[in-house]
Amino acid sequence: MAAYAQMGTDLDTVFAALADPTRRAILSLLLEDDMAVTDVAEPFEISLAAISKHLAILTRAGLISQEKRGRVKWCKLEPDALREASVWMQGFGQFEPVNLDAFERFLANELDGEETT
Amino acid sequence: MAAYAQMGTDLDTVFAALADPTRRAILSLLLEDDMAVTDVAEPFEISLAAISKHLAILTRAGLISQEKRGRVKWCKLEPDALREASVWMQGFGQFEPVNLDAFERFLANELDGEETT
DNA sequence: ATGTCACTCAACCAAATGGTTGAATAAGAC
DNA sequence: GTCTTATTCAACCATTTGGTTGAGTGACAT
Repeated sequence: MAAYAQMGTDLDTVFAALADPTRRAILSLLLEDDMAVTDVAEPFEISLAAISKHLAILTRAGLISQEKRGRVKWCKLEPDALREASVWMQGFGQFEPVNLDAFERFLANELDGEETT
Repeated sequence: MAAYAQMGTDLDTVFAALADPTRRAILSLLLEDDMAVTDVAEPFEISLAAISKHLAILTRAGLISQEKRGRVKWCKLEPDALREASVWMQGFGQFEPVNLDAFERFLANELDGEETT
């Protein structure tokens, strides 16, 4: 009987953005360095337009920012946007503080950026 | 030119599950106690069938488990499933270790479970 | 000025999502 | 056995999502 009026918070957009493997891979790329849209797109098999859409979604979620310098648009990781979501998640568990090692293993696994030849 | 063959990892399902406000609210409910499906559904305005679907999604994501005892199916939070995702996220930032206070404020905000009268 | 490079827009498509209702199943209660 | 409670299933619907292609725009190169 309670209201539970659920407005769409930032968490909606952030988690939705993170739910796509391509977008997570993009974030991983940007973890290394800022990149132009074309360069972000290069490792993927999908069209540039599709990547452009993914980047728009990441931007709307605040996970990256895009700045146009000349004719190239630079994409930059904005890790602050994750803080809110991270805080939310940590409330559900007694997770070990950081465990960067596990994260490294994870990236190696998910990125899977080896040449297949 | 690299492959970037992206298999759907657990992260896909976990983040997708977390992207819905109803499902996050369900998790918050279960944070307090294990509950039967009907009781989970009670605070929401949507149909029981809809809640049942949400619970199935949360189960597939491993975020909760469901055990049928008699004719009622008990739902139990499984916070371990969040660990993987939490680790992934923390790799993207220098987030403060836990900050439970911020989380409390968050819950208060998102749950919004007050009677509106 | 003409071309080319970097990127987005628009229209379209198939599949997935979140919801509905009504019937089906399964277990207790009487 | 019959009724009711707990939950899911099935069919359906509207909207969103992730992708495509082809045309459009804006900035640099020659």
